[in-house]
Amino acid sequence: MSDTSGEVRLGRAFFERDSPVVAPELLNKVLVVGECAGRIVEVEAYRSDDPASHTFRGRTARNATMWGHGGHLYVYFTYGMHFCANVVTSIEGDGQAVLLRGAVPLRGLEFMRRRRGGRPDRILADGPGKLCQAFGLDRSDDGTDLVRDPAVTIVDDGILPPMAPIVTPRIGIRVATDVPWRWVAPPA
DNA sequence: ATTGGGATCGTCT
DNA sequence: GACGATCCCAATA
Repeated sequence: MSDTSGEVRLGRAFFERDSPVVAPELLNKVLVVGECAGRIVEVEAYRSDDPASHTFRGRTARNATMWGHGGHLYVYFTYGMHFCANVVTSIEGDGQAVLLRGAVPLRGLEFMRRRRGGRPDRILADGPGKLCQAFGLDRSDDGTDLVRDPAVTIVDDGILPPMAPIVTPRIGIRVATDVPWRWVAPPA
């Protein structure tokens, strides 16, 4: 599956692995939502044996998508005002996902700027809540199939994941803070 | 450059 | 009824 721009959509098999394996592989891939596209530069892994994960305490209406099959988008609402987007990995019933924490805008900058209130380009999508606001993602996008839906997908444009990603503990959690499951692409 | 507080509501206890 | 896988602005240095 390719198009004239040389971008190749990620197939199902890409997502059918454990989240700490998929997460660093997602760095430098391109998130595409309608007219907007951005290079993924920051991610975190979560899974059900992990106290910081939404799936740690079992299945609920909110986290149902995260319990599903890899390659779908899990979008949740938090802090009364933010959405966060995750890529579900592994297989049905496993409860694993990769949180998309940051992207560098590539296309559709006009849409992103408008949704982000005209803030400077460098802070359009440099955080999980900001990323969702910039790309216009909300709960209505929860469950989207990234492999089959052309409007919301992830593509490989030939840029490899960073050879030496920055690895750190995850951000904004209060438990399992010792696990180094956050990956960041070094600044260009 | 860094820090601290307020906003705001769906979800689970 | 409490609290978040957060963000933004104001204040300080």
